[in-house]
Amino acid sequence: MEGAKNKKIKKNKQIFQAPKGMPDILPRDQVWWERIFEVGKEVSSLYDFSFIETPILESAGLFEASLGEASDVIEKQMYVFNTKGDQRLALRPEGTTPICRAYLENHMGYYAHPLKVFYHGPMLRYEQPQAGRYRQHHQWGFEIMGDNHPVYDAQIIFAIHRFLNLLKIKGINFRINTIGCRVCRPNYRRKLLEYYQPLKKELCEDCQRRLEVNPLRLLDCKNGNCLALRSSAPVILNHLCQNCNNHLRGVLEFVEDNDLAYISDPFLVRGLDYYNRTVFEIDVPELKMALAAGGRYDYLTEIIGGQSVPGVGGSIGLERVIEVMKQQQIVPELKSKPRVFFIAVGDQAEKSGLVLVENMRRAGIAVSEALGRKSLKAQLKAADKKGVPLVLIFGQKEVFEETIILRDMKSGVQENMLLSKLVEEIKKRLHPNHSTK
RNA sequence: GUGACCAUGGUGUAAUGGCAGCACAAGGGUUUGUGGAGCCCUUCGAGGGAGUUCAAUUCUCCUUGGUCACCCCA
Repeated sequence: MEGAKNKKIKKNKQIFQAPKGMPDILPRDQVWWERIFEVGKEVSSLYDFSFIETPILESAGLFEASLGEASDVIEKQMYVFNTKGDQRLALRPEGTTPICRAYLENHMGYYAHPLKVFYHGPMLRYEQPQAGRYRQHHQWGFEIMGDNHPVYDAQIIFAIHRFLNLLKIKGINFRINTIGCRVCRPNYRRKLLEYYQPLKKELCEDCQRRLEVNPLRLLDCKNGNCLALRSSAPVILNHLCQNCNNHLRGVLEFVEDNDLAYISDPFLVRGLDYYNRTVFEIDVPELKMALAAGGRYDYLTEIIGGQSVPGVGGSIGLERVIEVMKQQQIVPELKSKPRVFFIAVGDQAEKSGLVLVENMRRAGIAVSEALGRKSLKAQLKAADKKGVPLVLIFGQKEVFEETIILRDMKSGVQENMLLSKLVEEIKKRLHPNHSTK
């Protein structure tokens, strides 16, 4: 009767889905993630950055102070919730503020001058997902705190370039600007207002609003009319104080001396309130958005209630990096992939097989297998699919003789070897492939 | 927060108000201890909920997720 239908309805359990904008990172993307972590560690080591990791949760007030109450991130993009103990916490929307908090809290200024740290991990923003933008995304970042010399701005920039360069990303477009400091920015802001105020009616709706809230953002608008008006707008470079001017020149000289191509973009401004002086962005033709960005933040520690500690940093959007690599058809080699596949046939072999496998693993040899399958055929097939070049075959006869067959999958050549020499022999075979790197 | 489009096995797709078909992938077999090709077989599906209907994968609504643009951002 109604049995069939009811059963079907009961059977259809609700399946869980990942939250919006938070995709799973799957094994098929391992090559890219693995390569990114390799490169990240290499660059961090080359540039002498130390690892730091802060919690994914912070007091909501921390970000509200640092990013500015009126910023978009605070106004509508931050995940905020109350704990059972009635604390107001936020999932971190970015990585720099927590590091400044950690710097102050742990008195890190006493350990090293300047402090150079790197971090990586998820950042969370409640946004509408679209191409290259997620609610949870991962960043790799560098920060240098405790010194305001332009040589550190330059090193952040270099580290990020090296990072992208080692990943073989092409067509990098590096734009840099300064947004002045407490002394000169207010002046420029006034000049900007003086210029735009009479033109208000010609601006797009958003810019009319920006004019009230944050005139610097007018420069960011992509509306055709606003762009046209921008072309004769005052340029910040003409309104910098002496110190900011010197700083910018210093950074640019370092950049030029190291033959780094850049575009001086006087209209580059950034969305986060805490920046001063140097700001920069890196993009690539394949992506309509920034691949990496950063800047100087000399007032940030003060803003969150601590002593004044200058700093500069930048971060790289890892999902975007992978997107670009895929578009540029950059497929790194998977280094962690086993190069030996172990096959056992028959009860005896199956029993002692895992001991042999574990022995090899203990000796540092990565071993792949499909020991749950019975037939030699099925296991060889699995080895083939994995693309493993060396296969070990251990059957009844070999158990008895205390030998094992080594098969080269490419040539099909097989040879017998003594079990006692297994680890040593395999290491010898694998060694040539490793010494080339 | 605004707007547009989309949702069928693991993946890519087809047709349909009443049997959901194909390809690839996956697993097994093709005789006994040898992978890749061919052939054969098998497993697996309508995101969730409500409504219209004798009957819904198909029509309607809600929801969830995806994609894209705006806003903004890595």
